Amino acid sequence: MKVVFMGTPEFALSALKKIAKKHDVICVYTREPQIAGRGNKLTKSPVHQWSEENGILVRTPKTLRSPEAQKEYADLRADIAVVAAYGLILPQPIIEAFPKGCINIHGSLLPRWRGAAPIQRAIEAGDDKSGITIMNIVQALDAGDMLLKGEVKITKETTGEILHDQLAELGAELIVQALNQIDELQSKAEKQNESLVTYAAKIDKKESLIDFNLSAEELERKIRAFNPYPAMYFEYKGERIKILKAEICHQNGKAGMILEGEQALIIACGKEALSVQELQRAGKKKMTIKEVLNGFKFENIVLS
RNA sequence: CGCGGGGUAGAGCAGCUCGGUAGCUUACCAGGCUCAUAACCUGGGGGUCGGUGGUUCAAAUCCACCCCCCGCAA
Repeated sequence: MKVVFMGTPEFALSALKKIAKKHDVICVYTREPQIAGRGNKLTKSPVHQWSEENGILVRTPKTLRSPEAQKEYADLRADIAVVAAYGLILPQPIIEAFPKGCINIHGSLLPRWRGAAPIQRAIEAGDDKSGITIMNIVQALDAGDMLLKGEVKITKETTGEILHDQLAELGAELIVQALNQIDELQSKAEKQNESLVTYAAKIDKKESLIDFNLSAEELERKIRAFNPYPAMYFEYKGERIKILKAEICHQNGKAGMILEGEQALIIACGKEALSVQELQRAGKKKMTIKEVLNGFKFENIVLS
């Protein structure tokens, strides 16, 4: 099949790689290069870079609302479009441009977690499973009929990064399967149950400052969900310290109080306490707590 | 030229202002002790102090340039 692929980050790239093995990807749409990284360098998206390296036509329109962009798109005469974390809203003419439509890879078991950050929100909420839904694109956000699903368990070890990678892999497999059976799947597409819809709000950097008034249980989930990005952190004597991994510890104390800072790092929360297992100090690489404490001790102060 | 922190033993750090025999924790090796613990005691090995050049009687430390790692912002 002739496929147009629309995607931007790593998550989309794993799908693109697999599709390109089985189908004819005639054009890739991705976000235009952004100013990013130290030194504010103009950086091409992962999908952009890989596509160029593999000789696939790349387009990076700022918007798809213009008639010119829409005509250029339609002129590709593809069979179908696959969208995965693209980053631009698709107007109706784009959605309807190709005969077999426009399908999307979404990182949750819809209708739960429509929206921008389904992977992290599932962990944060304490869900015991997540997954991939392949669905038709419609104008309303992530509301299209569902074609194919796959599940992944969320365990106590599941971090945002792990789940992201698992779902990227699963998404890649399912999208290839969906393309192979597209007509059959379309004939039995399933509507989403609107009463079960939840929304996964975009992650705001402000959320990553730890509020020790929350329970240790809630904070541990946030720490896992937001590892490695944006990573939950606290300020210790003006220094930003990210917690990458922590365990719940059955101790209590004034919220934010460092109960132990030499043999271990244990911080009291609203309910119980967190024993930090892995952290990253500003300017340093991430380290296990044992490594940190070999050369750095925390005083028993109260973190605000 | 976006802002900033850092590179010293395998790992984590101190020492740098104020140049003068490189130190701490841990890991490792050997011996002892122990039912057991991130155990304890004794002894030991391990470093061209990121690189190059400069200043100096003397540079981890001061100066210049370069390489590498990371945090923030976006």
